[in-house]
Amino acid sequence: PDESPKWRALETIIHEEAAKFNFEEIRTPIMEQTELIVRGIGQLTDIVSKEIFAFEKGDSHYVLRPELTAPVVRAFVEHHMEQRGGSQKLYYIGPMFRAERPQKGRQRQFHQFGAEVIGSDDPVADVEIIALMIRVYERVGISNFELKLNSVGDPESRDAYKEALRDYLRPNLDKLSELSQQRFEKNPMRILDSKEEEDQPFIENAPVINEYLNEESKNHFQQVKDYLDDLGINYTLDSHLVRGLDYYTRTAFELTSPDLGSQDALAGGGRYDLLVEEVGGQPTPAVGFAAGIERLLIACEELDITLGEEKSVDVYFVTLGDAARKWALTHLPKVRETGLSATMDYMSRSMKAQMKDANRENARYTIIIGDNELAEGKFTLRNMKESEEVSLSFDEILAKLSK
RNA sequence: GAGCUCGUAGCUCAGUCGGUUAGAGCGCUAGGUUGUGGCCCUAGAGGCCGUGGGUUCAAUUCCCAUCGGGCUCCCCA
Repeated sequence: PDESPKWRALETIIHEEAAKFNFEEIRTPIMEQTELIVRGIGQLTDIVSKEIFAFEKGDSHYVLRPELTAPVVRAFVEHHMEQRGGSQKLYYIGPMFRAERPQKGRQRQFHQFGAEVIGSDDPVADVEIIALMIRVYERVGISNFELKLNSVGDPESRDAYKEALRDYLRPNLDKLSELSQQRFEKNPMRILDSKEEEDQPFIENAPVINEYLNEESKNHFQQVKDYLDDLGINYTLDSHLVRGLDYYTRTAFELTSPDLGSQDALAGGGRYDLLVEEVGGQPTPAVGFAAGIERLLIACEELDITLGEEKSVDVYFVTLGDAARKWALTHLPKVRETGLSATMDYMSRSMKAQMKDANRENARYTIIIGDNELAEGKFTLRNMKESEEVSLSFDEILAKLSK
């Protein structure tokens, strides 16, 4: 209960901003069939074998969803959502599951919000996705982030680049870290974000993918950058920002925060023009982002940003004796009907204890009810902040409260 | 999958070089005030010392395993 107000406040911001961008919320099952996840990322056996919660029932294999892009795409294909017309603008908030060793902001069950545009290859879609993502952080009050931007091109550009990268690294292959040597054949682009000391000099002078983009990808990237400039969104070009999976194309971006330590990514995303077809649909371009909610909240704490409001109740009925308790119980609804919140003691405690409880619950008013008040039909209304009391009939109290 | 580190009251944390009733502050409950919160005073409740096993006359303390947290690597869809 102490944590949920800030979660709700954040969720409200996400819903409101998504609505302003005219995105629709999509809710998908917590479970997915293993095949869906493996199809997209099966190439990376590490992920499938050690980082997914999997279980089976009879012959069926299921996983707890580790992310939501593939499930959203699955829903798009399964429900023929292209038939709804136009491009689909979808967003989500919810729990995800990864069977990893936890670190700060990286629990086994964690929460993400994100958005996907399916059915458009227009750079406008890329930029709107980035704008929506950033807008949420701005609303929250987080501004000390860095937007890193790159293009990973299309498969054709990427193959050409990988070849060039291998050619460049090959003469010094034995000087690279063991890890990077393993990546050389399989996934040479991952060498670019290696953290190993001995790799750094080679990474620094490595060819950049930009020069290997074909005309189409280059134009697309240029338009994304131009539009971001037009919107006044700052970004840092990072030619080492790469994606591990083949269905990613063109735009890749990441939002990082200096307040998070080694797990410094707040959010990330990019274009995945090849995934819809991979999952079994017609070739359909798409772009999206996903953001970690826990990490956003950690950043808030670092920045002393308070989300959500302190708990409070409008009216606390303080009762003395059984008759007063019965009266309070039957008059609570009349206060609530006016739209105010109202409560009373459930423990038959002393007046002092009830006043203390009212104080703790942050009550705006207390109404004090005892035998004298019931006999006279006048009750004590106490303003808890001003410490002022007036004696009024219940109707007069209702009139005063609803002002 | 690898290395390091931590786990004692609701919270933050002392402590035990293995030994008899395990402590503090905050919070909570009650009283001081026979019908008035916040401040103050007094008293009280609250602990399988994360869990399981081992060593020992004796384990919260030492050892092993396990679960959970934190840091780093792998990974980061």
